Amino acid sequence: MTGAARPRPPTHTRDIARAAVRAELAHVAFELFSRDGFDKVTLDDLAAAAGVSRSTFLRYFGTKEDAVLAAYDGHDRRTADALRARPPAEDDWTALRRALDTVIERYHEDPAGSLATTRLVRETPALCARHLEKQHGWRPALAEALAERAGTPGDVTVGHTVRAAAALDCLNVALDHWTASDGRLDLVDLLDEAFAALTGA
Amino acid sequence: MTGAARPRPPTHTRDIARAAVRAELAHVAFELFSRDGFDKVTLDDLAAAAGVSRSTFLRYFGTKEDAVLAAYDGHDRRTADALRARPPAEDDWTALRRALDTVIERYHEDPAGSLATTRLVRETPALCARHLEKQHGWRPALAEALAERAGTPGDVTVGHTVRAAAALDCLNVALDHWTASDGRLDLVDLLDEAFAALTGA
DNA sequence: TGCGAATGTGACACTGAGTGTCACGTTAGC
DNA sequence: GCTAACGTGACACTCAGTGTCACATTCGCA
Repeated sequence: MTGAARPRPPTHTRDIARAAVRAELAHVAFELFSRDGFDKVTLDDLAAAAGVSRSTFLRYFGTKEDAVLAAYDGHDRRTADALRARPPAEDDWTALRRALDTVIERYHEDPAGSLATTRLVRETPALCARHLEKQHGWRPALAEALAERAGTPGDVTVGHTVRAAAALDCLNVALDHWTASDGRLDLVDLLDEAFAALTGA
Repeated sequence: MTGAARPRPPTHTRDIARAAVRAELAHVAFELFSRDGFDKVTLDDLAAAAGVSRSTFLRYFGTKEDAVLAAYDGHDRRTADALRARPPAEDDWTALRRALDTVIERYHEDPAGSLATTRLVRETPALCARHLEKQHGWRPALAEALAERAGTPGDVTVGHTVRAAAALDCLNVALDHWTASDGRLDLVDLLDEAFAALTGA
Protein backbone atom coordinates (compact mmCIF):
# COMPACT_ATOMS: atom_id res chain seq x y z
CA MET A 1 0.00 0.00 0.00
CA THR A 2 2.82 2.41 -0.57
CA GLY A 3 2.50 5.04 -3.24
CA ALA A 4 4.02 2.72 -5.80
CA ALA A 5 0.93 2.50 -7.97
CA ARG A 6 1.18 5.75 -9.89
CA PRO A 7 2.07 4.92 -13.47
CA ARG A 8 0.81 8.20 -14.91
CA PRO A 9 1.20 11.50 -13.01
CA PRO A 10 -1.35 14.27 -13.58
CA THR A 11 0.84 16.24 -15.94
CA HIS A 12 1.98 14.99 -19.32
CA THR A 13 4.44 17.81 -19.81
CA ARG A 14 7.41 15.55 -19.17
CA ASP A 15 6.24 12.98 -21.68
CA ILE A 16 5.88 15.59 -24.38
CA ALA A 17 9.31 17.02 -23.70
CA ARG A 18 10.74 13.55 -23.62
CA ALA A 19 9.24 12.73 -27.02
CA ALA A 20 10.70 15.91 -28.47
CA VAL A 21 14.18 15.14 -27.15
CA ARG A 22 13.87 11.61 -28.44
CA ALA A 23 12.96 12.86 -31.90
CA GLU A 24 15.86 15.29 -31.87
CA LEU A 25 18.31 12.58 -30.82
CA ALA A 26 17.03 10.28 -33.55
CA HIS A 27 17.46 13.06 -36.08
CA VAL A 28 21.03 13.81 -35.07
CA ALA A 29 21.85 10.11 -35.06
CA PHE A 30 20.42 9.61 -38.53
CA GLU A 31 22.47 12.46 -39.92
CA LEU A 32 25.67 11.07 -38.48
CA PHE A 33 24.92 7.53 -39.61
CA SER A 34 24.12 8.69 -43.13
CA ARG A 35 27.27 10.77 -43.35
CA ASP A 36 29.84 8.47 -41.77
CA GLY A 37 28.24 5.04 -41.86
CA PHE A 38 26.50 3.32 -39.00
CA ASP A 39 29.49 1.31 -37.88
CA LYS A 40 31.92 4.22 -37.87
CA VAL A 41 29.80 6.26 -35.47
CA THR A 42 30.27 5.44 -31.80
CA LEU A 43 27.90 6.16 -28.95
CA ASP A 44 30.33 8.83 -27.81
CA ASP A 45 30.10 10.50 -31.21
CA LEU A 46 26.33 10.47 -31.02
CA ALA A 47 26.24 11.86 -27.52
CA ALA A 48 28.70 14.60 -28.38
CA ALA A 49 26.84 15.58 -31.55
CA ALA A 50 23.54 15.69 -29.71
CA GLY A 51 24.97 17.56 -26.75
CA VAL A 52 24.05 14.96 -24.17
CA SER A 53 25.98 12.33 -22.28
CA ARG A 54 26.42 8.80 -23.47
CA SER A 55 24.27 7.66 -20.55
CA THR A 56 21.42 9.89 -21.59
CA PHE A 57 21.52 8.72 -25.17
CA LEU A 58 21.32 5.13 -24.03
CA ARG A 59 18.36 5.98 -21.81
CA TYR A 60 16.41 7.24 -24.78
CA PHE A 61 17.47 4.40 -27.08
CA GLY A 62 18.53 1.14 -25.56
CA THR A 63 20.82 0.44 -28.48
CA LYS A 64 22.44 2.33 -31.33
CA GLU A 65 20.15 0.53 -33.75
CA ASP A 66 17.02 1.69 -31.96
CA ALA A 67 17.87 5.31 -32.69
CA VAL A 68 17.14 4.53 -36.33
CA LEU A 69 14.47 1.87 -35.98
CA ALA A 70 12.35 3.94 -33.63
CA ALA A 71 10.94 5.29 -36.89
CA TYR A 72 8.99 2.07 -37.20
CA ASP A 73 7.58 2.10 -33.68
CA GLY A 74 3.85 1.65 -33.54
CA HIS A 75 3.60 0.19 -37.04
CA ASP A 76 2.55 -3.14 -35.57
CA ARG A 77 -0.23 -1.74 -33.40
CA ARG A 78 -1.50 0.50 -36.18
CA THR A 79 -1.54 -2.33 -38.69
CA ALA A 80 -3.29 -4.67 -36.26
CA ASP A 81 -5.88 -1.99 -35.53
CA ALA A 82 -6.41 -1.40 -39.23
CA LEU A 83 -6.87 -5.13 -39.65
CA ARG A 84 -9.55 -5.24 -36.99
CA ALA A 85 -11.30 -2.32 -38.67
CA ARG A 86 -11.74 -4.20 -41.95
CA PRO A 87 -15.17 -5.68 -42.79
CA PRO A 88 -15.53 -9.07 -41.08
CA ALA A 89 -16.63 -10.74 -44.32
CA GLU A 90 -13.46 -9.74 -46.13
CA ASP A 91 -10.97 -12.57 -46.71
CA ASP A 92 -7.67 -12.53 -44.85
CA TRP A 93 -5.51 -11.59 -47.84
CA THR A 94 -7.57 -8.59 -48.79
CA ALA A 95 -7.81 -7.44 -45.21
CA LEU A 96 -4.05 -7.76 -44.76
CA ARG A 97 -3.34 -5.95 -47.99
CA ARG A 98 -5.62 -3.06 -46.99
CA ALA A 99 -4.22 -2.94 -43.47
CA LEU A 100 -0.76 -2.44 -44.91
CA ASP A 101 -2.01 0.74 -46.57
CA THR A 102 -1.64 2.19 -43.09
CA VAL A 103 2.08 1.56 -43.28
CA ILE A 104 2.43 2.65 -46.89
CA GLU A 105 0.85 5.96 -45.98
CA ARG A 106 3.91 6.89 -43.95
CA TYR A 107 6.10 6.39 -46.99
CA HIS A 108 3.92 8.65 -49.11
CA GLU A 109 3.93 11.39 -46.49
CA ASP A 110 7.72 11.72 -46.68
CA PRO A 111 9.10 9.73 -49.62
CA ALA A 112 12.61 11.20 -49.48
CA GLY A 113 13.03 10.62 -45.76
CA SER A 114 11.52 7.15 -45.94
CA LEU A 115 13.79 6.25 -48.80
CA ALA A 116 16.87 7.44 -46.96
CA THR A 117 15.92 5.55 -43.82
CA THR A 118 15.05 2.38 -45.68
CA ARG A 119 18.26 2.55 -47.64
CA LEU A 120 20.36 3.02 -44.52
CA VAL A 121 18.66 0.07 -42.85
CA ARG A 122 19.05 -2.25 -45.85
CA GLU A 123 22.67 -1.30 -46.39
CA THR A 124 23.71 -1.77 -42.78
CA PRO A 125 23.83 -5.41 -41.69
CA ALA A 126 23.38 -4.56 -38.02
CA LEU A 127 20.31 -2.44 -38.72
CA CYS A 128 18.93 -4.95 -41.17
CA ALA A 129 19.20 -7.72 -38.61
CA ARG A 130 17.66 -5.72 -35.82
CA HIS A 131 14.86 -4.57 -38.09
CA LEU A 132 14.12 -8.14 -39.06
CA GLU A 133 13.96 -9.01 -35.39
CA LYS A 134 11.63 -6.17 -34.51
CA GLN A 135 9.36 -6.87 -37.45
CA HIS A 136 9.22 -10.50 -36.47
CA GLY A 137 7.63 -9.26 -33.29
CA TRP A 138 4.74 -7.78 -35.25
CA ARG A 139 3.63 -11.19 -36.41
CA PRO A 140 1.81 -12.28 -33.23
CA ALA A 141 -0.19 -9.06 -33.12
CA LEU A 142 -1.30 -9.45 -36.73
CA ALA A 143 -2.07 -13.13 -36.30
CA GLU A 144 -4.15 -12.38 -33.22
CA ALA A 145 -6.06 -9.71 -35.14
CA LEU A 146 -6.80 -12.29 -37.83
CA ALA A 147 -8.04 -14.69 -35.17
CA GLU A 148 -10.36 -12.02 -33.81
CA ARG A 149 -11.70 -11.36 -37.29
CA ALA A 150 -12.39 -15.07 -37.58
CA GLY A 151 -14.50 -14.84 -34.45
CA THR A 152 -12.08 -16.90 -32.40
CA PRO A 153 -10.00 -14.44 -30.37
CA GLY A 154 -7.12 -16.12 -28.57
CA ASP A 155 -7.23 -19.10 -30.92
CA VAL A 156 -4.40 -18.29 -33.32
CA THR A 157 -4.03 -21.04 -35.92
CA VAL A 158 -1.04 -21.97 -38.05
CA GLY A 159 -2.90 -20.38 -40.93
CA HIS A 160 -3.28 -17.03 -39.21
CA THR A 161 0.39 -16.88 -38.36
CA VAL A 162 1.55 -17.96 -41.79
CA ARG A 163 -0.64 -15.42 -43.55
CA ALA A 164 0.49 -12.65 -41.21
CA ALA A 165 4.11 -13.56 -41.88
CA ALA A 166 3.59 -13.74 -45.63
CA ALA A 167 1.96 -10.33 -45.65
CA LEU A 168 4.98 -8.85 -43.91
CA ASP A 169 7.19 -10.51 -46.51
CA CYS A 170 5.17 -8.82 -49.21
CA LEU A 171 5.76 -5.48 -47.55
CA ASN A 172 9.48 -6.13 -47.27
CA VAL A 173 9.94 -7.34 -50.81
CA ALA A 174 7.94 -4.42 -52.14
CA LEU A 175 10.09 -2.04 -50.11
CA ASP A 176 13.25 -3.75 -51.38
CA HIS A 177 12.25 -3.13 -54.97
CA TRP A 178 11.04 0.37 -54.20
CA THR A 179 14.36 1.23 -52.60
CA ALA A 180 16.32 -0.39 -55.41
CA SER A 181 14.40 1.78 -57.88
CA ASP A 182 15.25 4.93 -55.89
CA GLY A 183 11.58 5.40 -55.16
CA ARG A 184 10.66 5.65 -58.84
CA LEU A 185 8.45 2.55 -58.84
CA ASP A 186 5.05 2.88 -57.22
CA LEU A 187 4.93 1.32 -53.80
CA VAL A 188 1.24 0.50 -54.06
CA ASP A 189 1.77 -1.32 -57.35
CA LEU A 190 4.71 -3.25 -55.93
CA LEU A 191 2.72 -4.32 -52.91
CA ASP A 192 -0.20 -5.35 -55.08
CA GLU A 193 2.16 -7.33 -57.26
CA ALA A 194 3.64 -9.06 -54.22
CA PHE A 195 0.22 -10.05 -52.90
CA ALA A 196 -0.86 -11.21 -56.32
CA ALA A 197 2.19 -13.46 -56.52
CA LEU A 198 1.08 -15.00 -53.27
CA THR A 199 -2.61 -15.54 -53.80
CA GLY A 200 -2.63 -16.49 -57.44
CA ALA A 201 0.37 -18.55 -58.47
CA MET B 1 53.46 -14.58 -60.41
CA THR B 2 54.30 -15.45 -56.86
CA GLY B 3 52.95 -18.59 -55.29
CA ALA B 4 49.89 -16.76 -54.04
CA ALA B 5 47.42 -18.65 -56.18
CA ARG B 6 47.16 -21.87 -54.21
CA PRO B 7 43.72 -21.97 -52.61
CA ARG B 8 43.75 -25.71 -52.00
CA PRO B 9 46.97 -27.56 -51.08
CA PRO B 10 47.40 -31.20 -52.08
CA THR B 11 46.40 -32.61 -48.71
CA HIS B 12 42.98 -32.25 -47.17
CA THR B 13 44.08 -33.62 -43.82
CA ARG B 14 43.98 -30.22 -42.20
CA ASP B 15 40.45 -29.52 -43.39
CA ILE B 16 39.19 -32.78 -41.98
CA ALA B 17 40.83 -32.15 -38.63
CA ARG B 18 39.48 -28.64 -38.63
CA ALA B 19 35.93 -29.85 -39.21
CA ALA B 20 36.27 -32.31 -36.35
CA VAL B 21 37.51 -29.65 -33.96
CA ARG B 22 34.73 -27.37 -35.09
CA ALA B 23 32.12 -30.02 -34.37
CA GLU B 24 33.62 -30.68 -30.96
CA LEU B 25 33.64 -27.00 -30.07
CA ALA B 26 30.01 -26.67 -31.18
CA HIS B 27 29.10 -29.65 -29.04
CA VAL B 28 30.80 -28.30 -25.93
CA ALA B 29 29.22 -24.90 -26.51
CA PHE B 30 25.75 -26.35 -26.88
CA GLU B 31 26.10 -28.28 -23.62
CA LEU B 32 27.15 -25.18 -21.73
CA PHE B 33 24.44 -23.01 -23.28
CA SER B 34 21.76 -25.58 -22.48
CA ARG B 35 22.91 -25.95 -18.92
CA ASP B 36 23.60 -22.35 -17.93
CA GLY B 37 21.76 -20.29 -20.51
CA PHE B 38 23.27 -18.66 -23.55
CA ASP B 39 23.76 -15.26 -21.97
CA LYS B 40 25.39 -16.56 -18.80
CA VAL B 41 28.16 -18.32 -20.71
CA THR B 42 31.08 -16.13 -21.72
CA LEU B 43 33.62 -16.77 -24.44
CA ASP B 44 36.16 -17.46 -21.71
CA ASP B 45 33.88 -20.14 -20.28
CA LEU B 46 33.53 -21.75 -23.69
CA ALA B 47 37.25 -21.67 -24.36
CA ALA B 48 38.06 -23.12 -20.95
CA ALA B 49 35.46 -25.88 -21.26
CA ALA B 50 36.71 -26.80 -24.72
CA GLY B 51 40.35 -26.63 -23.70
CA VAL B 52 41.32 -24.00 -26.24
CA SER B 53 42.04 -20.31 -26.04
CA ARG B 54 39.44 -17.64 -26.53
CA SER B 55 41.23 -16.63 -29.74
CA THR B 56 40.97 -20.12 -31.15
CA PHE B 57 37.28 -20.39 -30.37
CA LEU B 58 36.64 -17.13 -32.15
CA ARG B 59 38.60 -18.37 -35.14
CA TYR B 60 36.28 -21.34 -35.52
CA PHE B 61 33.11 -19.37 -34.87
CA GLY B 62 33.10 -15.68 -35.57
CA THR B 63 30.51 -15.11 -32.86
CA LYS B 64 29.06 -16.95 -29.89
CA GLU B 65 25.81 -17.37 -31.78
CA ASP B 66 27.50 -19.08 -34.69
CA ALA B 67 28.62 -21.92 -32.45
CA VAL B 68 24.95 -22.90 -32.22
CA LEU B 69 23.70 -21.80 -35.62
CA ALA B 70 26.43 -23.63 -37.50
CA ALA B 71 23.99 -26.53 -37.22
CA TYR B 72 21.98 -24.88 -39.99
CA ASP B 73 24.90 -24.30 -42.33
CA GLY B 74 24.32 -25.58 -45.80
CA HIS B 75 20.54 -25.74 -45.46
CA ASP B 76 20.17 -22.96 -47.98
CA ARG B 77 22.32 -24.59 -50.61
CA ARG B 78 20.75 -28.01 -50.08
CA THR B 79 17.24 -26.58 -50.31
CA ALA B 80 18.06 -24.62 -53.44
CA ASP B 81 19.56 -27.73 -55.02
CA ALA B 82 16.49 -29.76 -54.10
CA LEU B 83 14.38 -27.05 -55.68
CA ARG B 84 16.31 -27.25 -58.93
CA ALA B 85 15.91 -31.02 -58.91
CA ARG B 86 12.11 -30.84 -58.92
CA PRO B 87 10.23 -31.47 -62.19
CA PRO B 88 10.14 -28.26 -64.24
CA ALA B 89 6.39 -28.56 -64.77
CA GLU B 90 5.68 -28.56 -61.04
CA ASP B 91 4.21 -25.33 -59.67
CA ASP B 92 6.33 -23.21 -57.32
CA TRP B 93 4.41 -24.03 -54.16
CA THR B 94 4.65 -27.78 -54.60
CA ALA B 95 8.31 -27.56 -55.55
CA LEU B 96 9.06 -25.43 -52.49
CA ARG B 97 7.12 -27.74 -50.22
CA ARG B 98 9.01 -30.77 -51.53
CA ALA B 99 12.35 -29.02 -51.38
CA LEU B 100 11.79 -28.36 -47.69
CA ASP B 101 11.61 -32.11 -47.15
CA THR B 102 15.38 -31.90 -47.42
CA VAL B 103 15.44 -29.76 -44.31
CA ILE B 104 12.80 -31.77 -42.48
CA GLU B 105 14.90 -34.88 -42.98
CA ARG B 106 17.52 -33.54 -40.60
CA TYR B 107 14.90 -33.20 -37.90
CA HIS B 108 13.77 -36.80 -38.36
CA GLU B 109 17.33 -38.11 -38.20
CA ASP B 110 17.81 -36.72 -34.71
CA PRO B 111 14.52 -35.50 -33.25
CA ALA B 112 15.79 -35.07 -29.69
CA GLY B 113 18.85 -33.10 -30.71
CA SER B 114 16.91 -31.00 -33.19
CA LEU B 115 14.27 -30.25 -30.61
CA ALA B 116 16.86 -29.17 -28.07
CA THR B 117 18.64 -26.96 -30.57
CA THR B 118 15.45 -25.42 -31.87
CA ARG B 119 14.22 -24.79 -28.36
CA LEU B 120 17.47 -23.13 -27.34
CA VAL B 121 17.36 -20.89 -30.39
CA ARG B 122 13.72 -19.87 -29.91
CA GLU B 123 14.15 -19.20 -26.21
CA THR B 124 17.26 -17.06 -26.61
CA PRO B 125 16.59 -13.63 -28.13
CA ALA B 126 20.15 -13.24 -29.37
CA LEU B 127 20.08 -16.62 -31.11
CA CYS B 128 16.60 -16.06 -32.45
CA ALA B 129 17.63 -12.76 -33.98
CA ARG B 130 20.80 -14.11 -35.51
CA HIS B 131 18.95 -17.11 -36.86
CA LEU B 132 16.36 -14.88 -38.45
CA GLU B 133 19.17 -12.94 -40.06
CA LYS B 134 20.94 -16.00 -41.39
CA GLN B 135 17.72 -17.51 -42.70
CA HIS B 136 16.90 -14.24 -44.41
CA GLY B 137 20.05 -14.86 -46.38
CA TRP B 138 18.61 -18.07 -47.79
CA ARG B 139 15.90 -16.20 -49.59
CA PRO B 140 17.93 -15.01 -52.60
CA ALA B 141 19.24 -18.52 -53.25
CA LEU B 142 15.73 -19.97 -53.22
CA ALA B 143 14.33 -17.16 -55.33
CA GLU B 144 17.11 -17.64 -57.87
CA ALA B 145 16.37 -21.36 -58.01
CA LEU B 146 12.72 -20.54 -58.71
CA ALA B 147 13.80 -18.18 -61.48
CA GLU B 148 15.91 -20.94 -63.02
CA ARG B 149 12.97 -23.31 -62.88
CA ALA B 150 10.93 -20.70 -64.69
CA GLY B 151 13.53 -20.74 -67.45
CA THR B 152 14.71 -17.23 -66.69
CA PRO B 153 17.91 -17.58 -64.64
CA GLY B 154 19.09 -14.27 -63.27
CA ASP B 155 15.67 -12.71 -63.67
CA VAL B 156 14.30 -12.94 -60.14
CA THR B 157 10.82 -11.45 -59.95
CA VAL B 158 8.91 -10.08 -56.99
CA GLY B 159 6.84 -13.25 -57.14
CA HIS B 160 9.83 -15.55 -56.84
CA THR B 161 11.14 -13.71 -53.82
CA VAL B 162 7.78 -13.50 -52.09
CA ARG B 163 7.10 -17.20 -52.58
CA ALA B 164 10.57 -18.14 -51.35
CA ALA B 165 10.06 -15.98 -48.27
CA ALA B 166 6.61 -17.38 -47.60
CA ALA B 167 7.92 -20.93 -47.84
CA LEU B 168 10.53 -20.15 -45.21
CA ASP B 169 7.79 -18.71 -43.02
CA CYS B 170 5.91 -21.96 -43.35
CA LEU B 171 8.96 -23.84 -42.18
CA ASN B 172 9.42 -21.53 -39.23
CA VAL B 173 5.80 -21.57 -38.13
CA ALA B 174 5.69 -25.34 -38.44
CA LEU B 175 8.85 -25.60 -36.34
CA ASP B 176 7.39 -23.21 -33.77
CA HIS B 177 4.37 -25.44 -33.28
CA TRP B 178 6.48 -28.58 -33.38
CA THR B 179 8.73 -27.22 -30.64
CA ALA B 180 5.78 -26.00 -28.61
CA SER B 181 4.32 -29.53 -28.74
CA ASP B 182 7.63 -31.00 -27.54
CA GLY B 183 7.98 -32.80 -30.83
CA ARG B 184 4.74 -34.71 -30.38
CA LEU B 185 3.02 -33.19 -33.40
CA ASP B 186 4.15 -34.42 -36.80
CA LEU B 187 6.43 -31.98 -38.54
CA VAL B 188 5.33 -33.09 -42.00
CA ASP B 189 1.68 -32.52 -41.13
CA LEU B 190 2.44 -29.11 -39.67
CA LEU B 191 4.36 -28.06 -42.76
CA ASP B 192 1.57 -29.31 -45.02
CA GLU B 193 -0.92 -27.36 -42.94
CA ALA B 194 1.17 -24.22 -43.20
CA PHE B 195 1.43 -24.50 -46.98
CA ALA B 196 -2.27 -25.25 -47.25
CA ALA B 197 -3.05 -22.09 -45.29
CA LEU B 198 -1.05 -20.19 -47.84
CA THR B 199 -2.25 -21.60 -51.12
CA GLY B 200 -5.90 -22.14 -50.33
CA ALA B 201 -7.36 -19.43 -48.14
C1' DT C 1 6.00 30.00 -0.63
C1' DG C 2 8.57 26.49 0.88
C1' DC C 3 9.20 21.36 1.58
C1' DG C 4 9.83 16.65 0.09
C1' DA C 5 9.74 13.26 -3.43
C1' DA C 6 10.28 11.86 -7.93
C1' DT C 7 12.82 12.34 -12.04
C1' DG C 8 16.33 13.53 -15.61
C1' DT C 9 21.08 13.80 -16.20
C1' DG C 10 26.16 13.12 -16.06
C1' DA C 11 30.19 10.74 -14.40
C1' DC C 12 32.15 6.61 -13.59
C1' DA C 13 33.37 1.78 -13.24
C1' DC C 14 32.62 -2.64 -15.02
C1' DT C 15 31.66 -6.78 -18.02
C1' DG C 16 32.03 -8.95 -22.19
C1' DA C 17 32.14 -9.33 -27.41
C1' DG C 18 34.82 -8.90 -31.20
C1' DT C 19 39.34 -7.30 -33.80
C1' DG C 20 44.11 -7.14 -34.69
C1' DT C 21 48.84 -8.26 -33.93
C1' DC C 22 52.75 -10.83 -32.70
C1' DA C 23 55.58 -14.73 -31.39
C1' DC C 24 55.97 -19.53 -30.92
C1' DG C 25 55.56 -24.35 -32.12
C1' DT C 26 54.15 -27.87 -35.31
C1' DT C 27 53.54 -29.74 -39.58
C1' DA C 28 53.85 -30.35 -44.53
C1' DG C 29 56.43 -30.05 -48.85
C1' DC C 30 60.78 -30.25 -51.18
C1' DG D 1 66.96 -31.60 -42.62
C1' DC D 2 65.41 -27.02 -44.26
C1' DT D 3 61.96 -23.79 -45.08
C1' DA D 4 57.59 -21.96 -45.46
C1' DA D 5 52.86 -22.18 -44.19
C1' DC D 6 49.66 -22.80 -40.75
C1' DG D 7 47.32 -23.27 -36.13
C1' DT D 8 47.46 -21.60 -31.70
C1' DG D 9 47.89 -18.70 -27.51
C1' DA D 10 48.72 -14.33 -25.41
C1' DC D 11 48.04 -9.83 -25.45
C1' DA D 12 46.21 -5.18 -26.07
C1' DC D 13 42.58 -2.55 -27.77
C1' DT D 14 37.87 -0.58 -29.05
C1' DC D 15 33.33 -0.23 -28.18
C1' DA D 16 28.48 -1.60 -26.76
C1' DG D 17 25.70 -2.08 -23.05
C1' DT D 18 24.67 -2.33 -17.74
C1' DG D 19 24.59 -0.61 -13.23
C1' DT D 20 25.38 2.70 -9.63
C1' DC D 21 25.88 7.00 -7.53
C1' DA D 22 25.49 11.99 -6.77
C1' DC D 23 23.62 16.23 -8.22
C1' DA D 24 20.20 19.35 -9.96
C1' DT D 25 15.72 20.40 -11.49
C1' DT D 26 10.99 20.13 -11.27
C1' DC D 27 6.62 18.88 -9.69
C1' DG D 28 2.96 17.90 -6.19
C1' DC D 29 1.22 19.38 -2.17
C1' DA D 30 0.57 21.72 2.06
